[in-house]
Amino acid sequence: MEKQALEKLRHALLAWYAAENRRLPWRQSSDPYAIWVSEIMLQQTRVETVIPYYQRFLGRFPQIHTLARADLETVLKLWEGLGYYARARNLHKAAGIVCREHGGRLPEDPEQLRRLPGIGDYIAAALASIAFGRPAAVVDGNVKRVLARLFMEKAAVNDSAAKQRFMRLADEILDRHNPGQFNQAMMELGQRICTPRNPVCPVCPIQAFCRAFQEQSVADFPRRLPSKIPPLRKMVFVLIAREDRFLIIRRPNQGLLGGLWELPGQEFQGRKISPEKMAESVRGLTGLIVTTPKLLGNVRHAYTHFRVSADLYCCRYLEGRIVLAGHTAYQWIHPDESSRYAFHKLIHKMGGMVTECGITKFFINR
DNA sequence: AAACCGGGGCC
DNA sequence: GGCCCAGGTTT
Repeated sequence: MEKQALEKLRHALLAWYAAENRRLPWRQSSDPYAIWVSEIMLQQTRVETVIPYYQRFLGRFPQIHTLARADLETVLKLWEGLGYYARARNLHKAAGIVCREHGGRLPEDPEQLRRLPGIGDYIAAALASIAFGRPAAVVDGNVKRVLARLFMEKAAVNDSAAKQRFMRLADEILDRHNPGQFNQAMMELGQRICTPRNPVCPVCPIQAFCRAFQEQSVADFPRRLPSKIPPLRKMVFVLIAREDRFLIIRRPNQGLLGGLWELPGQEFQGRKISPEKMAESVRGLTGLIVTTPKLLGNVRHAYTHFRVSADLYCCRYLEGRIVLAGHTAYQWIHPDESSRYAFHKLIHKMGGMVTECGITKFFINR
């Protein structure tokens, strides 16, 4: 695109943004820490989903020092239900690093930001531009879609080999005098006007510069590589009741759902597990001898790269001492205490089931 | 480069 | 049921 056209495009986009931008909570703050928290939460997560989490989080941890001093358990509880829990673990860890090694202030340089855990190309550029006014172009899902249509870019947006192409395009059109506003304008355009389906081209401020619009081929962009269908995994979980309490265990801090609490459970192959096999499983998972488990029901849940169908059993404790295999902690809790612990979605879905083992409505949703 | 990592809303 | 979302880390 020619220089003059680029200048007009930038001006039109910034004017639209100045007039139409959403007054989002994190835009009311110029505190780099607050902007950082919002950017981490907004990874792969919609604005509407983030808002209540953001407000609770900033209310509880108003400054980077309060976050750095907090227990990981408290941080995870505030993240419960938001997903991608490594974001919370990395944010907590990075807050500690910033407080210990940078005097509590985030570095302003994108390459230094990039070294902190949980900060990649996108968040480094977002913080450098929005919080510090540095000329770094952000490339997220919205920006890639806008660029693909604007330039009729044939590279697929979900092809990691094409990332550099989109970064170069984003850098080329960036308004280097107002990078923070320009980056946010690109993202908000993608979110509200240049949407994946049914884009609202008639009200687009940069319609005149959009090649796909001129060629009447907006629907053909962005291009995507085909994705695979995630496999289905079968799992069993068990509610072990002991008087008016039941057993929960904590996952290790690394990997899937790291640091979250759940009921004992495991994947299984084949069609179904017999109650006798299930009792053996319980012993392997917990070290406990229990009554013959009864099937309570089934829940399903989809993760990014697989789906789960989970049967929930219930039984009562008979004897034995807890011996965990892989998990890092356990608690016998009363249903009233369930809101103190961060559980993952599959466990929340089971919480509504009524048990026949002495505990009814074992799980109290928030 | 590909796999892994959540959850929700939309069509 | 597939697609998409203010992506980053690990292998």
